[in-house]
Amino acid sequence: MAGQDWGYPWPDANDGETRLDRAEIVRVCLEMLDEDGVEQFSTRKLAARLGIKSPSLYWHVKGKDQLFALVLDHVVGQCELPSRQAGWREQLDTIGHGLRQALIAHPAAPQLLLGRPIFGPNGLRLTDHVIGALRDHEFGDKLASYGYIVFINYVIGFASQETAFGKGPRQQLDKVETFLAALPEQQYPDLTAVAGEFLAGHFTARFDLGLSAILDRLAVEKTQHR
Amino acid sequence: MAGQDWGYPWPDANDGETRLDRAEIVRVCLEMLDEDGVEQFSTRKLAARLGIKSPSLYWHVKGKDQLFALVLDHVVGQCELPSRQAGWREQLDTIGHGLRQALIAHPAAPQLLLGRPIFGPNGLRLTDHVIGALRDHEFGDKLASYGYIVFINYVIGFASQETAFGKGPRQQLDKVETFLAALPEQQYPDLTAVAGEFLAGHFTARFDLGLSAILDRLAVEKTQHR
DNA sequence: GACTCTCCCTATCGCTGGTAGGGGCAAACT
DNA sequence: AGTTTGCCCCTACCAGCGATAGGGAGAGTC
Repeated sequence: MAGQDWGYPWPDANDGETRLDRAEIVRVCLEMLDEDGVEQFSTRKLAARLGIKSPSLYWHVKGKDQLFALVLDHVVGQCELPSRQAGWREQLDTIGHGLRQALIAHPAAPQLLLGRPIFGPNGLRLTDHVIGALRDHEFGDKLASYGYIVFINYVIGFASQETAFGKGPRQQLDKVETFLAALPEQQYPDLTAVAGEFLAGHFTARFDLGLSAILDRLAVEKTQHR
Repeated sequence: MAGQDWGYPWPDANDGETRLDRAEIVRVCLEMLDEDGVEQFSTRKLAARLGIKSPSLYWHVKGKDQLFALVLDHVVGQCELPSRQAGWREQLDTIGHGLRQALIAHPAAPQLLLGRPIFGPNGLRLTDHVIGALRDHEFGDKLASYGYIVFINYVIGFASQETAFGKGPRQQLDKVETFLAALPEQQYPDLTAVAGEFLAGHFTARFDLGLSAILDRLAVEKTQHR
């Protein structure tokens, strides 16, 4: 494990054959992450599932770090980007919801994102798109960069905490539920009082509450800074 | 590694002696995480630094998972909670900024938070406080729980991405910088255009932009739902 | 027929988190 | 006083990890 290597740029793997292979590896890897979580994953198990022995993996992929970066970028790539013709707010709304969906569809993904910037090709394209959507509509460079960071951090952060609570493998939610139920009421009166709401699961509505709050604010900032 | 165990409730360790020991372990562990990052950490190195052999660690602590949960809760505990007499908005503002500061002061902390709810005593107290601050001021249970989740996810998400970008051990920021500088301009025109702003580092201002946006929105929601 | 490139292999390394089981020592009990 | 209990550490070990070294079989090319 190379530590801080977020895995890009990775060698291009131009020819069709190799590329297919790598895509397959990423696909299976993601499959395993979805099933058992990142904690249980190992490159050896992945190799076994691919029908090869562990060292062969290293011919296709530089290491576990790069592998995860590839998987992450694949997941980010599932988020479709809207037309640049649309309004900035509509574009950010679409991307925000789309990215969240892509991330929570693969509960391990936010965990991969943890210490890593999203610097794969798909991540960069998404980043460029968001910043571009703002700059196209009279946000200055500074406000566009502020806006992007607030926006993307919110989306990623929300998705990451969301998966921590129930979307994990094998219904971690049950554990959270019983844990909350067992809390001493007099010690945490307010938390226990709303524990029911906590798990009610209207995550999309909650997500949208914060997202639209941020977009509202960006609209205000934009008019103020012109 | 027990997998999904976020480590609470842990045995109380009532007597003063043992308690001191555990606190010391947590302190040194956090120290090591700050220095070398979570990737480089190992329980054996920790044991060595504590002057004991690795298996002895397991007398004090159930495992690495619980250890990290303890460390995380210690970090969360660094965030001072404001008086409940203050206004809800002031309280959330204080906690938001305080929690972010506590997290980014220890760059590995957000990473520990990744797949884990903050369910240590300090985390629970903070959670209860935030929800209580809202419920004290006429937010309904549902809106209070919505508000808490949006709020806490934003703070955690922001801090986590923030550390991913430059607060990491050994100036990861340099790497990000050269990476951005090397990007093909015609492929990512908007990203490269604002790359300078990106790294300018006014994170507190950006953080506050989003936080106040969320708090503004909560104020509006509150009046609408009454 | 020799060369090269692709893709896999066996063997092995140093390290990880964690367990089994025991020893010494001090305080507490009888 | 002698025994027991509980604390805290140890040596020895395990299976599994990510990764590397180095080689070999097959296909395509000159």
